[in-house]
Amino acid sequence: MGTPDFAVPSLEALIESGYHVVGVFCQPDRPKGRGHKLAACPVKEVALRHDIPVFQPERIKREEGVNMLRSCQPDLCVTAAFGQLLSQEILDIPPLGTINVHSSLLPRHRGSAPINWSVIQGDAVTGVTTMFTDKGMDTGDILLMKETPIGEKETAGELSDRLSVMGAQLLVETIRELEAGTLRRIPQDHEAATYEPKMDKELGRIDWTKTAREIDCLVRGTTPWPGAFTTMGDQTIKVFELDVREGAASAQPGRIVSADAKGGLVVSCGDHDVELRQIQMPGAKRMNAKDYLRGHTMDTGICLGKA
RNA sequence: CGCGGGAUGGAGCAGUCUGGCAGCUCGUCGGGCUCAUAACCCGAAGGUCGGAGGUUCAAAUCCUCCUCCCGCAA
Repeated sequence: MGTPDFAVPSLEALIESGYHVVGVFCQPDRPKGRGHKLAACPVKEVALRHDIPVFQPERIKREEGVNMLRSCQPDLCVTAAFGQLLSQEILDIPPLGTINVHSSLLPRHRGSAPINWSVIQGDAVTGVTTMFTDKGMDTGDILLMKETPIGEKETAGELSDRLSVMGAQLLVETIRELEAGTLRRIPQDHEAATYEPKMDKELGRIDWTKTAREIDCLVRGTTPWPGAFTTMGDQTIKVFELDVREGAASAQPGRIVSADAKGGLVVSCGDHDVELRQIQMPGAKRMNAKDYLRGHTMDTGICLGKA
C-alpha cells in the first residue's frame, strides 16, 4: 500500500526480490494539474506495468476496502506513504502483520511529512525505519533502522529520493529477517516522540525575521512541494534556492538590499543578508534571479512579505 | 469544458490595444583604455517574432486552428 514516488522503489524492490505481490492499494485517481485531468499516482503506474491488481478504495477502513484486502488473501502487508490510516480490522487480515516504511528515525518525526520536517528543523542526520504498523500514528514497534546525514544544500525532494531507495532496501532486509525469524521488535520510546502535521502551502511562507539558517532550511525543506514563498505587494514570489551572505544583516528583515543582474537579488533577514538565487514570479517559470533581473526591475528598499 | 499568464538573436524582457525599418538590459566575439578588473569606451556577429492557415499593398501586431510552458485552484 502506497501512493507517491516515495513508495515506488519499495514496490519495485518487492517485485524484484521475488515476492508475490498479490495486490497494490493506493489513493483513488485525483483531478490533477491544469484542466482537472484525472491522474494515476506513481505507484499505480508501476503496478499496472507489472500486471498487479490495483485497488483504490476511497476509504480502506470501510467495508468496501476491507473486502478488497480480504480478497487478496495477503500473508503480509507493506505500507509506504499510503495516505490512509489503517483500522484494527485491516491490520488483522494479514497473518504475518503489516510492515511500514517510515522516512525518519522514529520516534522522531511521526506524521505524514517526516522528510520535510527533518530538513526544515535542520536535523544533521535522518534515516528510514521499518516498523510493525499498529493503530496509532507511527507508534508501532521498530524493526530496523538506517541512518544518513542530510546534505548542507539538500532539498526535501532530493532527500526523499535517497530515502526511498534506502527504505526499499531496508524493507527487503526486514522481510528476510522476518522469514528467518531473527527479527526483533523494539517498542518506541514514546516520551521522545515528536509529531508534525502534514505539509501545507502556508507553511512555506517565509518569515524574514528568522535567521538565515532557519529560512534556508525552510526553503530546502519545502522544495519541491509545497514550496517556499514570500510576497511583494500582491505578487507571490516562490523561492527555490538561496545563499547566505557573510556578515550581519544590512537592513531590516525583508528589505531588498540589492536587485540587479550583477549583484543578484539580496534580502535582509534576522541575522544575515541572503541572496535569492532561484525564484519564480507569478505566471513565469522558475529561473535564476539574475536572469529575471535582466528583463525586470525591482525597487530596492521595499520590504518583502508585507501585504 | 475550473480561473489566468506566456512563447520575440545565447539569457531575461519591451513592442501587439492603434498593422508600416527588429528594440532594451545582459551575454558572446573583436578592438581600445588601464598597474589591473566582473569597471569604462568603440565595433561586430547572432532572430523564418512557437507552428499552420487566413485578412491586407503591408502582419511580431488583426482573425481561426494547433503545439509547448507556467501561476492559481485541487
